[in-house]
Amino acid sequence: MPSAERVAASLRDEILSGALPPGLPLREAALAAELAVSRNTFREALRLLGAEGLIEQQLYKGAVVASMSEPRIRDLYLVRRTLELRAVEESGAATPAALAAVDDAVRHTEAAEAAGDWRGVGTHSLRFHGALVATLGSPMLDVFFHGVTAQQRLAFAAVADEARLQRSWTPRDREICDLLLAGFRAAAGAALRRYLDDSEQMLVQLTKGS
Amino acid sequence: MPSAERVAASLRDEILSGALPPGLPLREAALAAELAVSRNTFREALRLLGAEGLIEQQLYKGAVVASMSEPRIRDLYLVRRTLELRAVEESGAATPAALAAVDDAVRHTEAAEAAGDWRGVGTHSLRFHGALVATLGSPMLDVFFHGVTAQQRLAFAAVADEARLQRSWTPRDREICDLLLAGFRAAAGAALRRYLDDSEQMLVQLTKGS
DNA sequence: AGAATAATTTTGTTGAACAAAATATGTCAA
DNA sequence: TTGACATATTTTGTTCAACAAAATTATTCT
Repeated sequence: MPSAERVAASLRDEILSGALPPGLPLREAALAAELAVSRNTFREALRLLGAEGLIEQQLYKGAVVASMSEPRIRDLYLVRRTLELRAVEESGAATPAALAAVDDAVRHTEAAEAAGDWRGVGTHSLRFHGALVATLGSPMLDVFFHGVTAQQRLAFAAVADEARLQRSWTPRDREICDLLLAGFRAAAGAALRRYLDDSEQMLVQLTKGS
Repeated sequence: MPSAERVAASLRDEILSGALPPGLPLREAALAAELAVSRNTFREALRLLGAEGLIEQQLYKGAVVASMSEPRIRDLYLVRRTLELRAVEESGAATPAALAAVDDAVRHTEAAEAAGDWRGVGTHSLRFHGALVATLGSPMLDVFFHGVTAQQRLAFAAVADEARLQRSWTPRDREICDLLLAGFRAAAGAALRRYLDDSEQMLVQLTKGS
């Protein structure tokens, strides 16, 4: 595996886990030394993260961890509505394997919640929504949505009380999943739309506060 | 403007114009010298193009101009259907400015066709479809769709007889646009779906041949 | 305190270098 | 001749040291 991708993966983990908070400058010399790579390969990694939208780069000012403003959060949910609702509408054409993956993700979410693993709840819940999009069967949309979920996690990480953020969403994931698997596409879509509206509102509120 | 981005833009132009055909290896030393930059900054540019999907990179084998296989073309149209049809459905909420941009793009397409500028027809037609997606009002979807149109142009460029490819699509763009502006969303959506189906079939056929 | 000026840091970029993998070339035996 | 093997040669992956240019910080002077 190329060093640049390895470094990018490492930085991505630290950004999404909240270890590198939004706005933090990523100093090339220091971080390259810390990750034991040259400044040049580190810069290649920065290009990758920049293309993913996880960092913001300015000429002669370097890179900082991207911060999720309110318009960006709203954009995020606009994208999610566009892709996830379309996926629910078209779920009649989904393969059984793709639908099984959707159910599997919800199961993992419930398991994480039962174990009190709030970060796991967020991860697996987003995996559920990713599996939803995956029922469309488009690799391009899958990688795009993967980037969307990354930015969603970035928004989560910027909120202090992550446990509170993730609570009480699991049953709604389950409801959407069950409606979908039962073939009630209109009901599933309506539930999903309400879910996304509520989630957006809560995240905007919490982000304003901090 | 950073050198890496400038180089990436230059390579992007040459790839999308067909000057650098799919499969062509991008040799670092030679091209960096040609563009008068160091190999390191050239590699940064390659990372950018790789993230856009315009080149394919393999460890120790370097980068080659991406080639559009049949599954990739089908994926492209799956994405286009997902975004463009959603845009038409939601066009009731579009701003007047966004709708005006849609009409403007079709006008430019017609002008290019009247002038016999086939490349211009392709460019402006894709701009029309991009304007369609832009009515959703999502910056993220806009940049994503910009990448989609880039790959679409890549597929066009790989076809020998580009003039034949672009002919006779302009009236259908116009039809979709008029139905949309008149508020006949269902009819516009149906026309758009037929358009995308036909375009996909033709492109797959022509790509098989070459 | 505030503005002008001088250090210092940081980024942008280059060029040379070298190991490692891939590719091309040449050699030899069946 | 052909196929397999060993040997160059090329190309990529990566590092390091350097320097100009812009930004940031410190300092001086009023």
